[in-house]
Amino acid sequence: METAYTSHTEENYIKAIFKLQNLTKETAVSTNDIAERLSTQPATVTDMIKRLAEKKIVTYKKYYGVLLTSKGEKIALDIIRKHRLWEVFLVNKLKFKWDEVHDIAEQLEHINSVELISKLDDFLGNPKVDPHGDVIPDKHGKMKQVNSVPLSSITKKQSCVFCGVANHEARFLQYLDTLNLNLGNTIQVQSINSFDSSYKVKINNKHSEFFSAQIASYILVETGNGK
Amino acid sequence: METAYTSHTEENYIKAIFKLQNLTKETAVSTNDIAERLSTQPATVTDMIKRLAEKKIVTYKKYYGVLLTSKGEKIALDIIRKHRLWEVFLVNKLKFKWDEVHDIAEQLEHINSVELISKLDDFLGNPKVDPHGDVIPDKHGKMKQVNSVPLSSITKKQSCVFCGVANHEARFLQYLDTLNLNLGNTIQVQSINSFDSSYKVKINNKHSEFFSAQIASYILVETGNGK
DNA sequence: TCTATTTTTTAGACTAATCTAAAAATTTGT
DNA sequence: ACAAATTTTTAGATTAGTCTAAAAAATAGA
Repeated sequence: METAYTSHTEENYIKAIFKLQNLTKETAVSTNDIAERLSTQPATVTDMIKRLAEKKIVTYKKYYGVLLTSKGEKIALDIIRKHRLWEVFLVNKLKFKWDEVHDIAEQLEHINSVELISKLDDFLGNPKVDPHGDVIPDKHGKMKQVNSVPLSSITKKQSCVFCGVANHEARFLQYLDTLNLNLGNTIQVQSINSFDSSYKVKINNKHSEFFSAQIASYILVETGNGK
Repeated sequence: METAYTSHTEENYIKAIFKLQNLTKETAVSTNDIAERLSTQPATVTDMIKRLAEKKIVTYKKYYGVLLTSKGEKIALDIIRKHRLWEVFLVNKLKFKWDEVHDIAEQLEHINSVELISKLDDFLGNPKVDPHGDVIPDKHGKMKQVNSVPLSSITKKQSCVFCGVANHEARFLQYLDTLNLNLGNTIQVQSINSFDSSYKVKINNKHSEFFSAQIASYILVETGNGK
């Protein structure tokens, strides 16, 4: 009894619920939040949620909210796996820029073929992260936890490695491009402004840059002294 | 005023009409034939055809039949281009076999991104034909005519090149695999049985094979003396 | 030609996914 | 605690795509 057929629309709801669930740690997800995320009406969400509950993809309590079942979570992780693998393909093979791939991957993630994803994974060299540093779930839906932190949480002069972004907007990604800042680059904190919490850093031991507190909160880094 | 949005379903009808139109040269396509090709009911086809006619994708005359407009033909050729490019990707890059790719390409052909197809085309080296030897329309919907003929139309001992198949069933393609017969191989006609029109041939100057008249009709070849 | 067969269309109904407007339940503020 | 505001659900309708059954048109046969 494998995961029954899910329509594109259902998959989009499942993904939205998954994202919201992992944002608002574990408390049930609200109808309004799903509606906003999917640019749809709350009434529509209520309808869809009832259908997903019938399929045992979510648990639903009226006026309270919704949570994915383990079956629903598995579907969500599979879609995310496909989305991120396709993003790797688009950037590494087709030479798209990292700010251009999201919408195309949103389409490709619904293609339904286990063999395709397995062969794509191999073709890409079984990547562990996507072009934005997000971890790619494995074929069983397991997602290795990473111990990255926002640059803004670093409180002393130290060296760290740029390993992800906490904001996926094209404008932000394009901004990082103008700085020549790429995943894997070393960021050396040179000074922290105690008034506005802005950062002066050196990238790859070469050029100096300035990050506002906001930008620093969107830049995820790994420090040597892992978890 | 570019090609307005077409749903997956509409695209499948457009493709079916295109294929039938090119099969039954130029006479209008019948409701029943479309229904059969899409495994749907004639009544459903009538409904859809009316919608396509409203969108100026087909011309439709009640009880007579349907034909694509130039707009409809352009859409069809674009879908076919996408289908065949994805097939090249699946076979050449992901190492699928030529009998395994059709269903996956049926899904991928509906992905909507001009940039994606343009970059995919470049990534694949701008192939002219797909893994079955079918010509890939260019980005303007132009499809270069090829002068291939079925092996069954060859009437004298001569050499030719295997360049396509007139039957895309997996079972037939797998059969050709067992013979180690691949696109580009030389087929040398050694004798033609005047009783049952079967062929004895030599492939790549190496091994001899026997083709029944039926199989010979499914094997497309190019002879040196192309027009 | 005129009846029988086949093809096509119409009519009416269903499902998935959506909407708006109104009702019901929950949460918030004082 | 209870009225006001917010959130959620229900009710009723719409659209795309599909179906079955019946009616209408076209084709074929004698």
